[in-house]
Amino acid sequence: MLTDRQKMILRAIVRDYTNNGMPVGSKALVEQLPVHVSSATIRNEMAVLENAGLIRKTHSSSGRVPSIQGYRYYVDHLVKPDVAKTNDIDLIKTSLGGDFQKIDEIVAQSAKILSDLTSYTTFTLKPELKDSRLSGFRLVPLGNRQVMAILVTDNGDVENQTFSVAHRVTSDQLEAVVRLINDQLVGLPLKDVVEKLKVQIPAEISRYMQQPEGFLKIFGDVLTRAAQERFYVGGRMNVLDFSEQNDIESLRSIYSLIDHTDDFAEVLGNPSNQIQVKIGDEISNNDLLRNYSLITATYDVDSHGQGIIALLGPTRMPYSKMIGLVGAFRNELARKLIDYYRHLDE
Amino acid sequence: MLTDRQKMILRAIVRDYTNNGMPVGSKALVEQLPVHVSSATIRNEMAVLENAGLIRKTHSSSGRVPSIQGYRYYVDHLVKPDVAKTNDIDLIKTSLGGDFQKIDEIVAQSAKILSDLTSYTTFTLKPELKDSRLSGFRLVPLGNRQVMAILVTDNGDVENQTFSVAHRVTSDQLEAVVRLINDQLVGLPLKDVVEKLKVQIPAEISRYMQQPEGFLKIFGDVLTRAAQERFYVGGRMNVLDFSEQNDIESLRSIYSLIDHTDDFAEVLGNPSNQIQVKIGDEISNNDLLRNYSLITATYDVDSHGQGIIALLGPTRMPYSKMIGLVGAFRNELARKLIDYYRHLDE
DNA sequence: TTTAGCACTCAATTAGGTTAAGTGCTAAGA
DNA sequence: TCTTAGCACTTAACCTAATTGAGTGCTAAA
Repeated sequence: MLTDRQKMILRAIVRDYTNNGMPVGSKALVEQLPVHVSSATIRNEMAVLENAGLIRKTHSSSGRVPSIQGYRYYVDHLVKPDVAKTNDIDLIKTSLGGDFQKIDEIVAQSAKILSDLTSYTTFTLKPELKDSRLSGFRLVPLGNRQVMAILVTDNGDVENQTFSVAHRVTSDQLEAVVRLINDQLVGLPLKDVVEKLKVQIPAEISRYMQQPEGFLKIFGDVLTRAAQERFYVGGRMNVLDFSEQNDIESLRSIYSLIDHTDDFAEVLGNPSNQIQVKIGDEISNNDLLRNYSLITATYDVDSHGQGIIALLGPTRMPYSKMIGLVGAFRNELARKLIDYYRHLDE
Repeated sequence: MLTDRQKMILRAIVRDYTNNGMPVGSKALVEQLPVHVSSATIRNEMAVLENAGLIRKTHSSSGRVPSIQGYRYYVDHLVKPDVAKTNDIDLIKTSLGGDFQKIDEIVAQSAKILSDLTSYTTFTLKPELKDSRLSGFRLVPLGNRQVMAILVTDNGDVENQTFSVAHRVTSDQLEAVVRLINDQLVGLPLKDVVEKLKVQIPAEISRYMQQPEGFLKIFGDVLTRAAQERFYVGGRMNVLDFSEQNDIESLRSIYSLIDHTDDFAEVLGNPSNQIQVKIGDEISNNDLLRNYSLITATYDVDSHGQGIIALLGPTRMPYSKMIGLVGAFRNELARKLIDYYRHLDE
């Protein structure tokens, strides 16, 4: 258990280090702390904090930097989220104020805004789709032999894909297929649709088509895409600024992690509480992200589920500011989306 | 005018330097050249080449590296494109052999393959669309108030966008609009469509709709997107490997150049001959790309126009190998696309 | 025209010395 | 028991000088 003074010192060390990036010494602390003690006293306290594993030295006679556990303690017990600047809130409001045609546009734009605001790399997921249901399916002949398949969910999400059909397929056949799917599958959760697609449907569809495999594959693809959790990335290149740039190889790995959708969707995970901070190897068990922190926040869109926004920066980020920003952003985004759905449903 | 021996030396310097990245000295040259002269003789010849501006020293007593002009001379007069390895050709054939649903998929995949093959960053443009014509337009109601607009060109390109319409718009009205557009605009080159969209159409459309502005904007957006030259990028992150990595700031600029579609489409330009090499500031007049070279190649898809593939690497790239690869790739891609169109048209 | 020989240049590395920031410890004071 | 002044010690960072090695240009002779 730390004394109040020790907490104050730890807080000061984290603050100073996240601002200046240089190990913090006892003298510097004496000057910025409101207590009147000597540097020797601070040194004694620092020794205690070091024994507790909360701070460490970079070499035997250096100042101290927070350890992972130190950041952890700071974030869990000491940090006070900043109230976002009205400037920033205005910027968020303006950027989200535009006239969007799709949820995806809003969510993608969100990643961009948040990365501009923070100078870090950001991720956004739209409200989760796991329980969304199929609400419509269309096949639109485009001339030649091209057909567009369109799938709509009750969340307002739209997925589409064009494909070519065999010459002999008539538009009557296409309509029959559409009717079949709409009759049998609309209203079902997407995962049930995936299930039925494997057994029941192929049999029925073959009444109307000789070789339904190609078509079923397309439908499956669109379905998979609609059911897949995808996230948008903002400020990709910001990693360049805050990574310890010496190591090109690890930069590459980080990018490949980010771009390999499934893996990183896992990392973003399903945060339980509203704003959560993962530090260093808490993010994922490989130590690629040892010097990074991830702030994750959920946002609620009433009956339309819960989305995620996240922010990847260096472990030595100004947590209070960033947590404040993420919090403010989350609120604005939720408001915007609730508004969007309201307009759509009315 | 260079003597044969001077040409041989220049070629050897470029080859050695592009392979090893270190300035080439007279002794090293003596060892690898098939002529039996002393290093002093080579030095004399090197002095001639230096006076001609074809090679330069990095400091007063260093070996030589090719100058921009040296590379230029090498590429124009000395390089012999390698015959691509059968390995690589097989890889290209396999990767392009899949079952693609859209041209865009093929062209995007091409960028990826070529970047894997070369370890550089690559760009691909599909056969140019400037003269393509509108061949169809659809509006598909998706339920709620969402509608998908679909535009098809006679090149087989499909663009689509979903948008929301005002409550009171009926499907009769939508159909009237679709009929109007198909009657009036199908068969026209896209740029004429853009033109008519500004004057004639708004008047006519207002017979069916009270406030056509929103709708016209959507149609305009889709149209613009269909008419826009977009390119695909492969191996973005490869820049990390071959840029002189010290300079994060210039890395950022390069990425922002690449991602800012219009600017870079300009850079890719309209190469006149089939394979063209731009070196250093020949690429663009800012000196961001001073240490880069761009190999551009066109590919012909018969009546469906001409596309571009390009490859961005360091000035000190192995030109003979890369030119060979680009040439081979261009042929395979052209073949694939001709095949694709043939299937579509038949 | 070619070549051996030689003085010269410069980047890269190594070694040694200095400085400044910071620590831990001790012993004395409150 | 807590705090503090004082001091010896450690280390990274910086600077300087010396050494090495690859390579050059030039000269004079073959």
